[in-house]
Amino acid sequence: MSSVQGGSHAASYERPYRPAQPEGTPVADRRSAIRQAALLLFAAQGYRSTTMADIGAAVGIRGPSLYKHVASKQELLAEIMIGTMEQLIADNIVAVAGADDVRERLRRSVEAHIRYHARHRLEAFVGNREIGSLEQPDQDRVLGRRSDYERRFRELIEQGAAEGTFHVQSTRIASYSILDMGIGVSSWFHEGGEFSVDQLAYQYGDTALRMVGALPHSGTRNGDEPE
Amino acid sequence: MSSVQGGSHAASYERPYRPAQPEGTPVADRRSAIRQAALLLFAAQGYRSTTMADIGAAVGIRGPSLYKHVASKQELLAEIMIGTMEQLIADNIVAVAGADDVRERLRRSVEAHIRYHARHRLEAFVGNREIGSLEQPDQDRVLGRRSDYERRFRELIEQGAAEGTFHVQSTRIASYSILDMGIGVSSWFHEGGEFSVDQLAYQYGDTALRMVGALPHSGTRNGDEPE
DNA sequence: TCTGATGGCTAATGGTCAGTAGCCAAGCTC
DNA sequence: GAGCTTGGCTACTGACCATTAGCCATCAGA
Repeated sequence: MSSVQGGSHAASYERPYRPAQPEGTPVADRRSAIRQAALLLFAAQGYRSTTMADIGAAVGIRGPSLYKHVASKQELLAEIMIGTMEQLIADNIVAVAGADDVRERLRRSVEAHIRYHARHRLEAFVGNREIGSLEQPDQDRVLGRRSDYERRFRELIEQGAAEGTFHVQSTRIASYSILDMGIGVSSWFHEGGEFSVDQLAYQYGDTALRMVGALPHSGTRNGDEPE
Repeated sequence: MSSVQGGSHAASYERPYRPAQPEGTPVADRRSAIRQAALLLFAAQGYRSTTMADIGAAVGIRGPSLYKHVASKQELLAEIMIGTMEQLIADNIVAVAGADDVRERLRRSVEAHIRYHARHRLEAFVGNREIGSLEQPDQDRVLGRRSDYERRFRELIEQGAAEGTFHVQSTRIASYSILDMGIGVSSWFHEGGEFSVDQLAYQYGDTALRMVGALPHSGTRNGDEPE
């Protein structure tokens, strides 16, 4: 066994070479595995503190090999952040579409917001913390979506206030407060804890309605079942 | 003008040397100026992306000169983060001390919370975003204070719930929601905007009471004056 | 069986950065 | 005015890191 696999340029030790197509790794999954690993690491260590070598190690390859699948580290971040905002807005559109009543529309919007932040807590967490790590023009794009998203909530609250259904001093503060609660969820929620995603969504929906003065009073005596 | 100030090791160009004690810079302020510059930069660019040279430039000196005033970059971060938690807890103790009624105690706690996050928004912002950049054992210390702080709110809400004054499904979710709203404030508030700090504090105090079901109904008809 | 594409690898490149070493001027104290 | 202290400075060190260059094994298809 004298033939060294590394070729002429390599040192004379046995290189731990892995074949291009190892056992349990379907080729199409590689890219999404990398994305998932990046997400986990960005969330745990921050974008700047995560190295390409870290991401590579998480999927069983070396840092430079990642470039066979991905253009840059920045691209991984951009994908996560833009995807997050797109999904939030898409979910919101669906949520609102199902109801005419402002109260119900706000409830559903909040539930969708919470659901996303609980189910995709890492995306949401990274999406919030790493805005500054995103280069232009993507940063502006994400900030634009974010402000669109906030406007959707604000306009709902304005509408409710105009109708006399909601009672708030500032629609902007109300929308910020509601959204910020959701953002908070992404920093502490974990599956298998005290509450299910559905319970959480329902409770926050309730809380939001209280905040805008749309629940008659101490309300919320209907246990915990959602919908 | 042939005498080069840089000494024998230096190159032969005119060095822009500043005297040890320049005009308008009282010596005692140097350290706090550095701290302030670090705070600004950490908030704007993040801890990892801020270099010692950046901080130096912000106070008119070179990066390495900072080490005459500060032990390390990490020390600057630790000071900010520990100081923030200490202050929040101290403010909370004072706020609660002034009242017996749970309702009033919660209101004052929330107002203090909001006031801090508005007045010291950079500290609060950095304090939240950079926990992961803080090395041990400081990180655990800060997390410990944070959890003490949360407990203070939660116990207040538990007490109110036991008395029948508050009505919530989960005291933990209620405390998290309230605190998260404040954290949000530190990310968007700016002096000179639509609301003063006092107005903000008052409105959030109101909102928090609504959230725990302690305001009879649509409430809040008393304009905007605090206290 | 050849050949191109794919996806690994190591080595190198170019850059950045925290922190250290050592020099020096100004000012204070004795 | 000698000498110490303070707080600047430049140069350097050691490390780290994203990305590129270029090599090669495997595999699919002709």
